[in-house]
Amino acid sequence: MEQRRVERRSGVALWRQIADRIRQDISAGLGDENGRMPTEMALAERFGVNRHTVRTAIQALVQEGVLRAEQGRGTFIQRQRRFAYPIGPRTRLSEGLAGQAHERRSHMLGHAYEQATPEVAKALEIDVGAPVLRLETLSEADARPISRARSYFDAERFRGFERHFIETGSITAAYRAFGVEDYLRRSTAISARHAGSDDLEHLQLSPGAIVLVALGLNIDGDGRPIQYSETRFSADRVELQVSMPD
Amino acid sequence: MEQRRVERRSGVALWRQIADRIRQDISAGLGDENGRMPTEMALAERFGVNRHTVRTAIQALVQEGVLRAEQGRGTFIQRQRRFAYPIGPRTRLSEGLAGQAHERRSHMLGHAYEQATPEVAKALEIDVGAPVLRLETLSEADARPISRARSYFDAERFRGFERHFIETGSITAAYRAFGVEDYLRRSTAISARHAGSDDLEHLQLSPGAIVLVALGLNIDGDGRPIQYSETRFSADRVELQVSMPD
DNA sequence: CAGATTTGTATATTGCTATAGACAACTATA
DNA sequence: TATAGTTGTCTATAGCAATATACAAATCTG
Repeated sequence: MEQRRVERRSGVALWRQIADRIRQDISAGLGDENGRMPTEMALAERFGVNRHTVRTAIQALVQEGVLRAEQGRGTFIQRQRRFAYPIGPRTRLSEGLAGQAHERRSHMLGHAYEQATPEVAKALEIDVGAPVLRLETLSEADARPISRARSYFDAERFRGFERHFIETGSITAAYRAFGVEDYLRRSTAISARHAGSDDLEHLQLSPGAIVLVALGLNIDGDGRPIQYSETRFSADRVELQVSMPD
Repeated sequence: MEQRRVERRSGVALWRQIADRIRQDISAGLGDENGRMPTEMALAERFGVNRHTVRTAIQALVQEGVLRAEQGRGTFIQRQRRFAYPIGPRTRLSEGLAGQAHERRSHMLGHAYEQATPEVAKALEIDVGAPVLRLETLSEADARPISRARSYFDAERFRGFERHFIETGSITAAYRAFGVEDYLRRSTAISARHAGSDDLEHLQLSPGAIVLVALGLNIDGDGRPIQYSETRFSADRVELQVSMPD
């Protein structure tokens, strides 16, 4: 196993690097069967730092709900593996996590009718300044926030979309109210960056965490663009699974 | 434009957060036509920090080759947009960046014959402990390192693969020497994490930078797995473009 | 219960991070 | 050439990050 050490004088505090590494290792499925972590002394030696530095990292993860420390006993893993989020022609949030999570839901944080920016207009193939509906949503699985999305719809065609979404809690169902029986994912651009303050709040991340950003375009049965969205996933809780059709 | 502010007491130094934000904005194509950045005072005000803190961030980006500071004149953008790296059934590195870069090449950092770990064995559908070839490669475009890959091949079938790769500099060409005329990308799992020390060195990143990690499996015309690889991309220089076949 | 192991708390010290103010060096321009 | 605007250097100070040492508190095991 490659033993990546922590980087000093990098602008990223050692305790944060260690916290990120531990969180990552847990997501990858490491840790013994009881969910017990190595002792603070063992971790300190492994990372080549003082015990208190490890403690600071552990405290951050306890705060986050990833670990649980018990005096005299040890430190234990509170949460487990990453969800695999499939991306393909039929990307659907609701079906995506089936079998991996017991309970999943989406809810709307807000919506607004706005004028299309050049970026949005180009994606939706409408005029710059044309009215669009912006939908801000948050998705959860097993009571853990998974993704935070901002979607744009052509307001001419989908005016009132947000009400159907609120009622049903499903994009697919809301589309049906507008006569869209089927839709496909045409393209997805994936990048990554540090979580912003909005992500920190809604995805319950701690500063310095990484988010995967997926810019996607959905099209209807006739190939017309219907939804342009930016979805941010917690990189510690989700991996994107790109599978090709046969 | 949302004005995400910097986070204090986060374990990530302000100068690093600012450097990351600026790098990110540049990658997204911001900046005026001359490539001139706002003044240090303007940036300090925008981020709500002292001018010296901005200077530290700029110095890091100058070191990285992203910015260029000229006394008395201003600070200028040295490098431009992100490469879009396509991921699809026919993912090929060599073709991927066509049209975006003038010059691109791959070279081998090293290779080794090893025993398959459970993870590798499962992917390649061989027995645990069976001999595999591990290939460490680095890809560049326009003299900038783009990706760092670790690939595994079934050594029974592809013994000597590394020599063909060295000769031709192309995976596709090396396959041909083993009678593999065509191959497909079956699946890709994408995640993100902070760059490790190996990434820092080969991808010429500064500590705290983010890498996109793509775990991919290639299959031959008969559907047999032939290559299992982990590729790490600099998140500042590359975005992964997932496009669906029609 | 006694001892070993492990997490929790306290204090002190050193170095890095961020701020503040002043001024030098360089460039462009009126 | 004088002035304004911009980056570069210097010094000083306060707070956070990391280390070091010691000991308390809780748990487990013989």
